[in-house]
Amino acid sequence: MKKADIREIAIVAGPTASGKSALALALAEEFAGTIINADSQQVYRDLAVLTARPSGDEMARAPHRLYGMIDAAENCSVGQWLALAEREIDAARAARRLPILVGGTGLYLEALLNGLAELPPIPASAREEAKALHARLGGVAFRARLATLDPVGAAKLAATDTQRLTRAYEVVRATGKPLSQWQERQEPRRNLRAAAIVLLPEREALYRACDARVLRMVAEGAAAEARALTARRLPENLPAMKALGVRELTAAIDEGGGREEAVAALQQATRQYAKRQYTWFRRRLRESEMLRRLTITTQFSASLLPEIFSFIRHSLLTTRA
RNA sequence: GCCCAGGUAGCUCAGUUGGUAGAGCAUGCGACUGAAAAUCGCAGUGUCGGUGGUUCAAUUCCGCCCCUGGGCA
Repeated sequence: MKKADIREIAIVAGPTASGKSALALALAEEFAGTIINADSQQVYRDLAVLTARPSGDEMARAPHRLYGMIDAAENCSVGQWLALAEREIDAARAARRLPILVGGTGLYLEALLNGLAELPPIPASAREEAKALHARLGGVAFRARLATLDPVGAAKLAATDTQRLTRAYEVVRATGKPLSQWQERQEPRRNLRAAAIVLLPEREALYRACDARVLRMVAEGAAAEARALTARRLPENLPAMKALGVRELTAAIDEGGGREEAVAALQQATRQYAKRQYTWFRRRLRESEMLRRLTITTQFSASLLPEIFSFIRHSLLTTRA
């Protein structure tokens, strides 16, 4: 593969409230970049306040892609996101702009870097069947049933892990081949080179930032947004319905007077989510020949920019000109 | 003041026919391949309100005291 075929990107990763968006904006302005969202919830149109989507002013400072382009009634997925992200990366390169992937969804960034197993589309009916069967049998019996079709997959999963169990089931049922076999055939990526800035602020500071963010969201109308989404009466299992705050803030209205409790509940859920992201980013996105990584152990602030800019310049050829 | 019900993990509570205790949630750590802001796994913690007594042994039984909630005055 020729050098010219290697696609260079920057990545900004880290838990919620670590300052990813502000950093991405600074990078975009410095390196003529296009910011591409890598967050599973920010893709939904109905969730702006609740996902802390960049404001109109911020979006005007640099091109932003893959924000709020999907209706909450739709179901996005890693695969769909990956296809869109690839297209946006290529479009940015064609426009001679640096693609800057920003987001807190570890799985999405992992899929971008390492690729996703290629498997045929699974019809929605297969998932419905899996869910119905699971509901009828219960976890233990469902897992036993899965073992008759996909022994390897069943052995790896806990009987309580409903989501992965039903996923494994829908894949064998729909394709006749277990998920593990599809995943074996996965080709590693070779045409990507990334410089990743990973924000991992000290825990207490991060949690304080999470709490403050929730308060700010509520002040900016998060409850009204949650209520509007709930009022659409969409199926509960849609991804957008599971965004932090939708349930908590809607319930506050139903129960009346529960505002403070709702805020506390949302703050707690946000901290727990941040912890999961923290674990992911601390362990994943490992240094390699295709990935240069810079870990920052504080919240993002402008004083870090010289170090970060220099890291990007040294890691990516296209920014050296 | 009297009566009743309680005081056990950070919180809500279970339990021990007397042999120093346990769930859920929270917290910490971890996993993660098309729902991932999802879905899971593992782990720790207690002067069992205080004090005296009975007993080989008391968080458990008895007395007194303190505290909380409810009722009666």
